[in-house]
Amino acid sequence: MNNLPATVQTFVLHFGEMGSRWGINRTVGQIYALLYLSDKPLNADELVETLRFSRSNVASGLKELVSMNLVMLKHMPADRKDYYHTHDDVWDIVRNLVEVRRRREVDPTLSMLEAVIAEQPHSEQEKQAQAKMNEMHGLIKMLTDWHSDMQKMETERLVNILKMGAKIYDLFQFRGKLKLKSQQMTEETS
Amino acid sequence: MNNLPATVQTFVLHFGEMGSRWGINRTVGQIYALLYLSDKPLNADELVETLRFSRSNVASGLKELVSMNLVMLKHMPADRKDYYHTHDDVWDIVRNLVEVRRRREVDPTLSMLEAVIAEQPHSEQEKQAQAKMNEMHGLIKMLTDWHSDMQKMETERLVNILKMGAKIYDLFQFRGKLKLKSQQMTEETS
DNA sequence: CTGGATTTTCAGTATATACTGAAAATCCAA
DNA sequence: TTGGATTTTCAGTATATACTGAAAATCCAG
Repeated sequence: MNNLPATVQTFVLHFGEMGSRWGINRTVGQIYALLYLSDKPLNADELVETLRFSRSNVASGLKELVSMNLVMLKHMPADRKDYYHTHDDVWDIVRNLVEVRRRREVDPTLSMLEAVIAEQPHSEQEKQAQAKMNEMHGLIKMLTDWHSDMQKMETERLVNILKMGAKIYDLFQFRGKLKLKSQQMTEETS
Repeated sequence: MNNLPATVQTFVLHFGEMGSRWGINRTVGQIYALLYLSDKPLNADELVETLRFSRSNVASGLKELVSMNLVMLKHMPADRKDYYHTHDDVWDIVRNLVEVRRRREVDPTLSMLEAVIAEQPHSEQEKQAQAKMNEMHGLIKMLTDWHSDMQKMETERLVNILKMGAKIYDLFQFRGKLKLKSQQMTEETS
């Protein structure tokens, strides 16, 4: 760790801390950060060397990162070691991050909500609770549908949309026309 | 807990589990879930009663939720107890959620990146690491700027935009014109 | 096959976090 | 003020999770 440039060290430590707020632990965060900054793939021993974790800790961290598709395995010619590297494009990284978390957290929640909403209520209280669950379901569904749409888009278009932000509406003065369109869509989806 | 309708119970337990993936712990998740579903504000004792946590655990959970602005305090006439309730509108909930997490996680990361990018590199390796940090910074900045824009919007417009998704572009055929606009914006912001 | 290089597994231990109960502090009606 | 109702604090304990080292499994060049 001391052998690293100061800036790199700061970055790696920061991601360690941040990781812990995300169900991803310190070790995993640091490994990822280091791989992200590295210009070449690193092997487990190099990670052990620089981060000073136990070999097995690094191994399981890498395993988790690979399972999240945040880190990929690569073999180097004339070397039996496994080398690891991240996606080069930052956009691919966020796409994956969002995708993984969606699968692990959002989708199960949606199923749970659907199951629970379908249930026959046994009391007034339950009925009104179900209404709230339904409301939440609608919102999450809307967000995930939107996300699916965005996920499909190539980076350049996505960036353009994001850059425009709220101006998307202001740019065009067809407020009424837009309203109409979006209402049609509401009817389709609900 | 057993006194709760089955659907409510499922929901509460699910949010307990999910909470733990979010830096929010099981207790806090369950408290929040219960308050969300309840049609009336609840006091700490009622929460202790239904969830079977210790009084102090509930207290600190509530404190955390209040600090996250996810739960609000309310007083009932002729009752000295503190009553707690969530926002009624689900959109307010997500707005707050995103806002809080942004303040706690994203903004500090941005500052860290800015500090570290500004540093004079001491090696080729460090220089190229800084380039990657810069790339990440650009992306996060873009997303947070977009978020600021969306945050300002009233719910109805936001919903319309989300509902339209990728169709925003397809609706209008002025691809060239749009491209132009967004390039101007790039120049402004970078 | 064999043996060295490498990764993976796993039981045990350490560390961090959640949770508790009891005691202290606060708050307000009388 | 005082005292009961209520909330908050905090030291100690339990629980969950991270981490380790050593041993087992895998892998492949010779």
